[in-house]
Amino acid sequence: MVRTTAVRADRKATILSDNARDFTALTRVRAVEPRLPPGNAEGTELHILLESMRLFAHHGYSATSVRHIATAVGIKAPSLYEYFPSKEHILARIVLIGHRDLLAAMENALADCGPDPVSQVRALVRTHVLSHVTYPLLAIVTNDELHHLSPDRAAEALALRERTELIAIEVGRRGVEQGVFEGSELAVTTAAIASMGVRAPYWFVPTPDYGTTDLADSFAELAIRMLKPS
Amino acid sequence: MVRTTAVRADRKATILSDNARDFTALTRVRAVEPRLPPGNAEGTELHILLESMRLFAHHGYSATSVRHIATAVGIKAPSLYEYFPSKEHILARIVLIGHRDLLAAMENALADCGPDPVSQVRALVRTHVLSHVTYPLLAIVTNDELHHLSPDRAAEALALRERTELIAIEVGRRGVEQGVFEGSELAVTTAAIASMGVRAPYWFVPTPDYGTTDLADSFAELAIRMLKPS
DNA sequence: GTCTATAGACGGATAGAC
DNA sequence: GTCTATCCGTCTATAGAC
Repeated sequence: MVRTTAVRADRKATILSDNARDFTALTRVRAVEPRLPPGNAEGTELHILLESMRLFAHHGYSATSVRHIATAVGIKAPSLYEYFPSKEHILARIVLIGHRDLLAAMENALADCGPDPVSQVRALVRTHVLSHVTYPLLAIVTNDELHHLSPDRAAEALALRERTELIAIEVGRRGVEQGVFEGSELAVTTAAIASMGVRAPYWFVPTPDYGTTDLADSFAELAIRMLKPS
Repeated sequence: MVRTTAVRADRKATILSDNARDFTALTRVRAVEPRLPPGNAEGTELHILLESMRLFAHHGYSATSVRHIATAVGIKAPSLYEYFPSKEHILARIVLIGHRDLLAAMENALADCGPDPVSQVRALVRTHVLSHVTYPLLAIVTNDELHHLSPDRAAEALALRERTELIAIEVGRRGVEQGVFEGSELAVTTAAIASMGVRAPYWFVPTPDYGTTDLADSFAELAIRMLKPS
């Protein structure tokens, strides 16, 4: 392929849209107010986490520079280093919050629930979906940007993820034991149910007529249909 | 109900095939041989597309440099520009291939199918899942890296995506009309079914006992259960 | 705690030899 | 069609003034 002057113009357009990308760039998710579960930070530190989460969710970790974050917060880049020792530490913190929040929510849901596997699946799926669509930017960063962490820094989050998975697996296993759920496809069905919640932050927009709890109820119902023998 | 984990998959293989990149990096997906649907390119051009797709899938578009791509191909960076005018053009090409392949497969599936909405959903879901797990790296780049394209270059792919979605919506609508599917939650259920296939490339590993067609069959069965009134 | 200035590596892309 | 050499901008992070 031959190089032409059009290539140069092309690059210029790219640079321009990078500098002003909030106006022209595509994003992975609709614009929503960035929120984090309460109790995780406050003041400028919280502000940095919120804007980082928003930028990471929309453009990805690698495409987001510390200058972008600083500008969004309203400070200069070196000031960020008063709060976090590196850009990777910011991501690590967000990813950890996301995994902790989901695990705690799942554990609480199961604790507030009877021993019936059907009720337990309903509670877990509802909680899983609600967690993802209540904090959509957090869910997206937690799932999609984790791999930018060094293995050391990812390890803690991955351990939490494993515990969350175990909760789901154990409930499914007990349902099969009791003859309520189909056993032959349990692993695949569990993965399918998880996928529904994981993808929800990318497309779901709550409306007055159909909010986050409605989606959670619908998905819980779907999960039961998927698990029961037909 | 779980965020599926493909992060730790086969790290040694990833290291070896990743050409001196930071050899501790996590990846989003297990290491698999990069493949594209036939007929899209050949020779060095194909080689560039394959290695770019692999690197974009594992590390993301922004974290992959033209030097990484060139090294993986076995040439120097400036030589890439004989084949593609920019890094973004490489991504655009991959994303377009991904969207074209899925749309063509869905159209063919529907064409080879009777008018019964249940058979049609089975065929469409089977095809959707098969397309995603047959070309997992292509599916991941197509879905997750699209937003790095300028709106102009993304437009063609997004138009194809819309046509693919319309096929699914139309089949669902006809099923509701005929009283076979539940109408009240059709949009949400359709999104949930699509999510199952979209996430599959991240976690599914075919084995001799349970291959890609087995997953496609299982997911098709799940989709029918989800759509039918209970 | 915030700034300006800057180090030093790396980014995409181009020129021009062969 | 592949290379070496290079441009120039951006990157993360640090030094040091206030």
